[in-house]
Amino acid sequence: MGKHLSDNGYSRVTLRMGRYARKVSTGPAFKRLPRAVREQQMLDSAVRVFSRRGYHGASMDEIAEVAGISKPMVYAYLGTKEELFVACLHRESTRMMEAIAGAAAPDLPADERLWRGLRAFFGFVGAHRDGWAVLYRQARAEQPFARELTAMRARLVEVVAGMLDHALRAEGREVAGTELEVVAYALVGASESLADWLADHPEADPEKTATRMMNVAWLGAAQLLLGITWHPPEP
Amino acid sequence: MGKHLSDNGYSRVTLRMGRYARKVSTGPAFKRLPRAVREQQMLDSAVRVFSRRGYHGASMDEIAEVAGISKPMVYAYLGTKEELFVACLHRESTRMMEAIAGAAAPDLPADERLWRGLRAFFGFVGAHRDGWAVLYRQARAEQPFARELTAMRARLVEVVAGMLDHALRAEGREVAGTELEVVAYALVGASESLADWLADHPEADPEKTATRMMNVAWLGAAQLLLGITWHPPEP
Amino acid sequence: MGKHLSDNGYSRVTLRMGRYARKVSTGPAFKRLPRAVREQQMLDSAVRVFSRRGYHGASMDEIAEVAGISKPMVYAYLGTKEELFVACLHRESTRMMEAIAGAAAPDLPADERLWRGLRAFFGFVGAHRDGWAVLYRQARAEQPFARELTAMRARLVEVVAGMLDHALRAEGREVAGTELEVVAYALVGASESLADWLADHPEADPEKTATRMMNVAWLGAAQLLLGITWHPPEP
Amino acid sequence: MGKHLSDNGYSRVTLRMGRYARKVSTGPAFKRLPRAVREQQMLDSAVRVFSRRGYHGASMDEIAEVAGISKPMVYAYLGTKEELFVACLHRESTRMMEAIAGAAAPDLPADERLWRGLRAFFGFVGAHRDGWAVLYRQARAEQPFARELTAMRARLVEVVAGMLDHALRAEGREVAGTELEVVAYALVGASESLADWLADHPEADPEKTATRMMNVAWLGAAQLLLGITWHPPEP
DNA sequence: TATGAATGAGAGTTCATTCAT
DNA sequence: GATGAATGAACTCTCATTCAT
Repeated sequence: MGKHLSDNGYSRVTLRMGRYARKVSTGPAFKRLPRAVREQQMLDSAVRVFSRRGYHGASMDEIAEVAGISKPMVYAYLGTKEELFVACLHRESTRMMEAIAGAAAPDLPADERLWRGLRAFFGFVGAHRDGWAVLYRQARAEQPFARELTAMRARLVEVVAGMLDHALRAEGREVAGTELEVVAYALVGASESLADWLADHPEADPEKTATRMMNVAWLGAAQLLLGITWHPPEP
Repeated sequence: MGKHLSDNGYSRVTLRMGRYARKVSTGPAFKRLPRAVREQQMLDSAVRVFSRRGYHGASMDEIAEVAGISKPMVYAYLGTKEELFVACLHRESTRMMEAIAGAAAPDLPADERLWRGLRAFFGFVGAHRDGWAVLYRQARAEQPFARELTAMRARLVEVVAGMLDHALRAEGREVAGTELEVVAYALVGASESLADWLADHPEADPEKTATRMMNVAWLGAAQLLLGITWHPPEP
Repeated sequence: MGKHLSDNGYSRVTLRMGRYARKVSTGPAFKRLPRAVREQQMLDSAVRVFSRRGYHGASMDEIAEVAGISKPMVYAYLGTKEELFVACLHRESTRMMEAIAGAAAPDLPADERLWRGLRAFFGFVGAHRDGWAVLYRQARAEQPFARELTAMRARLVEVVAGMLDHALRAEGREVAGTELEVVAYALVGASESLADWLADHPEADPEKTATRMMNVAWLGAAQLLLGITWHPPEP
Repeated sequence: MGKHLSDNGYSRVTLRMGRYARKVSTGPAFKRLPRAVREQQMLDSAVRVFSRRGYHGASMDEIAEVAGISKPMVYAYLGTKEELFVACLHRESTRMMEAIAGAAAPDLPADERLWRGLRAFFGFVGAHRDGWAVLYRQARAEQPFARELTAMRARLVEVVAGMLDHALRAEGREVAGTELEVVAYALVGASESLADWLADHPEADPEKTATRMMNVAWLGAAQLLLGITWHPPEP
């Protein structure tokens, strides 16, 4: 039962009998930390627990315990379970978007940008498999977080569509916004799927995965650039 | 709380007196139905409720109520909530696979097959938006169903990879199995994403969505057929 | 799950899915049996299931299944679960009392009678370990059956007390009824305990257990016959 | 159904409106008590309820209500129903063993020790009829507790066997361990039976019951001391 | 600031028991 | 006579959330 003792350096031991733990703060340094630090501790724990157990499987009890803090503090600092989850989502997605944006500088040629973006993306997912699991897999399934998630995905789609558009214009071509978006949406979806797969395979290499996705994406996109399209056969 | 009165013709209502409920079977025709029929009713309700509320949000109580029977019958016939969900998954995924397989006859040319397969797929999703939500969105998020889901996705990937392989060989070319699979995986992922999007947009046209996906897929694949690949730049 | 298929020759197979079994009657001979026979089948099954699972652990479902009969029949023939249990109790205790009474003929000398009675008792327990478990262990714990049990024990006590009294009178001595009864009660209690032990040790030899009990009982009783008693020391 | 209102001074009442209940904390003093205190309250209630209704008949709801707290606290502090029962068993049996051990000092002559031990035993049972009912009658019937119970009984048997052995050696005699143990087992069984009887007869006098048991035990044992044994007749 | 103590509400699951065929 | 279908009623257990100290 003592399965989730804090393994992150925060100090708090749990002697079990019944369900409520007999909690004992240990170690010399159990300081009153400034709020900001505590909040990060909590988010760290929350992300870890959410990704280990899923949104529903996670209990506020465990999150607090892993954070080395009492439950009321969690509520005081970060609010409801739902709010807490949103906070996690927020932090992680911001980090991810920053990683991608930082890598894919807007002044590079389109394929270079796409490649760097993908590499950053899969690199991030690979390095934060936990975060990704929270970010996407959970959020996708639970209505309350759909909005947050949709927003984030929209940003990605926009970035990708922008890239394509840029490349097309460079070629002197132009494609309807909707069409572009759908293609972008599909590419983002494909990336998500591969990211899922990456998160599930700890031994997999992010770089290689990025290369694979690049093949699919770029080659697919290239067609578009060449103005080739497919039409359904007449019935 | 009288939120989920049965809206499917099955008759069982919940009368409320103050805070409390009392279930009453109503209507003249409350026949004892044979097991097979009841099971389908239950699965229908379960699919609906699961997709409306999500796996965790769904309660066995509501499922039973919507099905127009008492909870114990659900347990008697279909077992645990988890088992029930798996049963839904099973039925829906079987139906879907059958729809696809029925459409994409193996003796057609590759692009024709792919197109028909996609059309069937999006057609199915569009027609069973409920089922799709159960099938994928929920299952992806909950560990216990991952296996079932993975298996199904694997079947899809296999089909797609087979298609590509077939087309390649017709062109006298050959590609390593792994590579094919990753491409297939990405395409399946892209389709899933568009399906998600379709499920969320009741007004969207399945046929058009299929066309879009076909563009991405076939054109991307076409490159592969031509032997064009992309490689990461030397650092 | 198919753990308790009937292993007593009655023919009924159970295909599981969900909780309700899909029951199928098999074999050529699934006759409509006369009531008396059916009742014995049921009691057999009930005794077995009760002793395997305990009164509460036993379910009417399982009892019916083991009996190879549908639940409503059990209710029709033997009534409520409680009544069914009492019926078991009754049958088993009657059998046991008959075994004992048959062995300990009243015209034998006291020690001979006691010995034969004990031998019969432990023999019976050893041969019907199931029955004993139902009879005593369960019944002792559940209030509703206390009366039945008490009655039966009373009969035993009476028999034993009678024996002692007879022996005493033969020696020209006499002891107050109450005293006799308490001694008898204690001896019965000791026997029950050893019976419990015997029921739990399948390899144990009833005859030897009887001998041991005889030693305790008869030697203890012998003192009584000699008029020796113990008194608490003056404070 | 308002059958189990708290009758021990703890304050928590169940108000009924029609068929339904609403729990309300009453009284002016509804303090937050320290864990240790609450735990004892809970154990008190649990012992009482278990002995009144039996293990299965007892509901966690009632136990909580009688203890004057909410159900979750019971789970928080003492765990599952099963664990709770074991905790009761533990506390009561420890108390009892202490009572006995405290009375029967090892340096007394054997008969004196036996007498004091029995007096303490029946005294305890008489004073804690509730506890005894929990301790033995329930535990005997339910498999999960058999081990705990067996362990405790084994301790008793050991004590008694030790006593006998001691006395025998003082007489310069020696008896095989197994034989001693069986005799001890039987004596313990006899005591348990009388204890059962005592628990069922509120008016009965523990001291007198102890005397009676002493008669049976000591006199029976005395034979052993004299080297007299009984053998089955040759067939 | 920080926490132990406390709880309302509800979910899944099981069972004895009975109709209706 | 026999059974599949059906259900009311509990019961255990968990969890997010909040006082009171």
